[in-house]
Amino acid sequence: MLNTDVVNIEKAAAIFKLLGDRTRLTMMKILENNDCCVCEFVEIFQASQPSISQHLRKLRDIGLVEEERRGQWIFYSMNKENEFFPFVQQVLSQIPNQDDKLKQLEENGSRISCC
Amino acid sequence: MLNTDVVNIEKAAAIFKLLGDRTRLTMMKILENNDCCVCEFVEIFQASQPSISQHLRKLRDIGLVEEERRGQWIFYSMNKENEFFPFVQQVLSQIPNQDDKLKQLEENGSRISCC
DNA sequence: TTAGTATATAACTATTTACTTATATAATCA
DNA sequence: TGATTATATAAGTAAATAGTTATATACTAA
Repeated sequence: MLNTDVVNIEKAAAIFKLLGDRTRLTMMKILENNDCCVCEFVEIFQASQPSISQHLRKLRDIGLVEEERRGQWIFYSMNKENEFFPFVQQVLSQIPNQDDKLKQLEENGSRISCC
Repeated sequence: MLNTDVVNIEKAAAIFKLLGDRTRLTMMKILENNDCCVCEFVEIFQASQPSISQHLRKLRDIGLVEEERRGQWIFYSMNKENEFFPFVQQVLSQIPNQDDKLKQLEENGSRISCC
């Protein structure tokens, strides 16, 4: 239980605040294993595009994710260079995998709607 | 990194929401190693008594802490019987110890104000 | 039993948050 | 080029949150 990846408590609280939203927490779990574009999240969460973009913006502002444009789409991925990445990774490892949500998109063909 | 203490994502989000407040996160770190009464937290955080009580209430409602009356005082402690205790413990282990805040009280004599 | 201390809770207020609608930007494709 | 698609962002709104003040409850000690 000894841990060397000790992290500033103020920053930790800010990260937990972001992870304290079910949509964002699920996003982070999906991004653990997949790059995703905005429109996929829109499908997965059945939410509006601005709502999804705003969640992603918060995750990006604090450094947890990064974006990369690929043609028409912008893909989001975990920011593995972030100094808090090991902390976040350890936290997320305790939460069940959410890749089934992405699989469902693939199965009903929604994923190819963009990617 | 394999983890068997996998926890419902909805509940995990609710717990992170509570830990996403600096006061409550620090409280939880202190309670990791110490039982504490309300008046001590009032001193530590230089906050009002109702504000502290309301934070503790939220932590209790979700099952993270429990209370025990000892005479005039009510002591709070980690609820080790809670099904999410291993999860919370693992999460907290990544955050620096906050016992110095309690030590400061002892040093300037404030802790004995009640306990 | 009365006064004092510790705590909880209710009611109110200010701030923050998540979402909506509307619009702007940027890339693609006909 | 103009239309379409993907995304970001701004502005507004409703709900949630954290704090305040006021008051109630419970224990202790004189």
